Amino acid sequence: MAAQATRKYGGLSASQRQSSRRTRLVEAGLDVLGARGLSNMTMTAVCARAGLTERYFYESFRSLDELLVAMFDAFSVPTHEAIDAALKQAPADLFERCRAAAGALIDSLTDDPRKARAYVEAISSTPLHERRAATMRAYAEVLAEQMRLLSGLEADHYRAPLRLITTMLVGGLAEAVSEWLNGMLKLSKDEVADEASRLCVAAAEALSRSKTTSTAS
Amino acid sequence: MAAQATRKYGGLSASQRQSSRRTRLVEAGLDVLGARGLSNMTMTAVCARAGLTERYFYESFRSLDELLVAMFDAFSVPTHEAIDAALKQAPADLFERCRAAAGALIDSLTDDPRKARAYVEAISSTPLHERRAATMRAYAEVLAEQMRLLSGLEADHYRAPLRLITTMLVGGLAEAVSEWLNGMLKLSKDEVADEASRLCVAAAEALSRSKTTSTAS
DNA sequence: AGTATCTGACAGACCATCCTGTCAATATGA
DNA sequence: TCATATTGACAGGATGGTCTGTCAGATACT
Repeated sequence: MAAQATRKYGGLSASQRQSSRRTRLVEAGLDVLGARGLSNMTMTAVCARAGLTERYFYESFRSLDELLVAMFDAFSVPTHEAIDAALKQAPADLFERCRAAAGALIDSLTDDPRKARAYVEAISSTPLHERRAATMRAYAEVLAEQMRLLSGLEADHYRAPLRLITTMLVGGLAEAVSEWLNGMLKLSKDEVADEASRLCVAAAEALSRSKTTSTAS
Repeated sequence: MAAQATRKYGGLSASQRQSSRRTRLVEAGLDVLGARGLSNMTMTAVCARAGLTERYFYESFRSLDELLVAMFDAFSVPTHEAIDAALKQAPADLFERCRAAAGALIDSLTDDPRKARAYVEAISSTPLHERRAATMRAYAEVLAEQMRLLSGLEADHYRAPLRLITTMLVGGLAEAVSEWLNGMLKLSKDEVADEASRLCVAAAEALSRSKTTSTAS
């Protein structure tokens, strides 16, 4: 009956309109999440904020969870790209590279206040929690690679410990940023990046030390 | 009309019965959370599992969130005590003390499979998230104190960086344990505690080093 | 034994949300 | 101008969970 032939509307093609609606929903989701918290982020509220009917919600997403994932990607992908870009420019020094990456991460997270709030709140959602875990794993892998390259930790023997340590460092940074965003840490953006990077260097040194000194266990 | 005079029932006093029901609800909550996940952990399900009517739910809790907090405390308090006890026995060496504390933490978390599942799932709840943040802060403070005592970091000047670092370490351990419980880290319990403790020592060393070498801001 | 209390089972009101369907108003292309 | 897409508004059923009230049966005190 309906929606067979697609024609232009408002100067936009059907797919452009649909993707525009999708974007509006994601943006509205960020607004609502930032303003009213996760538990009040209902479909109705998001649609109202977006100026769209629930009907169009289902055009782009099948559930709130799907929207949440899309929202997460909407700022995690640019963040990931910013980190990649920062790493490409940074010199071949572990501290500098960590600092560049951490700085890019924090900058990317704080340039839009909604992101900060979303980042803190978002952990409270099961689907997001998985998504978050996956990206953390990816970041941990990146860090591990930097450490391997710049601290001579290539030995297979250290893969598992290295993975644990980088998991701790990345997870620790996430926690620290969260606390910092909550105003619990009286440090500047740069100081956070500095200290965190110093810890990464110390970790790499400790790992390479345990490589030479201990043959035990 | 009813429930003015309290008398014994089943050999138990009124307050004993009530607290027993409360305990049953907390236990049932852990069961349901572990078996069916947070989103399926509804009042009805918990009450059914506990063999109690919803009516008795409101006797002990005003909302699911209150139950969640109680559940969290039900295993976070013993964990905290286990860590305290382990610290009391451990020698005055930073590595040993970290290892004792981390070991106690992991042991306490893994002795009951439900706790593990709850620990992983529970992060996805807003009230729990706050509770969790508070206990993490407490652990971070404990770790900071150990570092101050055993690595000579008393200077006020290092309070903020130290706090950041310990936040990272504690948050990192939490993340790592979470990953480990998910089977993503191929390490033994002891290896996790060992590596994490080594990282703590490295962090303390790095901090005390930056104390002597850098006067820059 | 008799009375009062306590308990568990159940029913159902209440509420918020999800989700679908209808419809008039509007924009487009022919 | 006319036919047809497209849109937003709205209505309302379906669902799932929350709370509260009633009641018969079980338990304890006298």
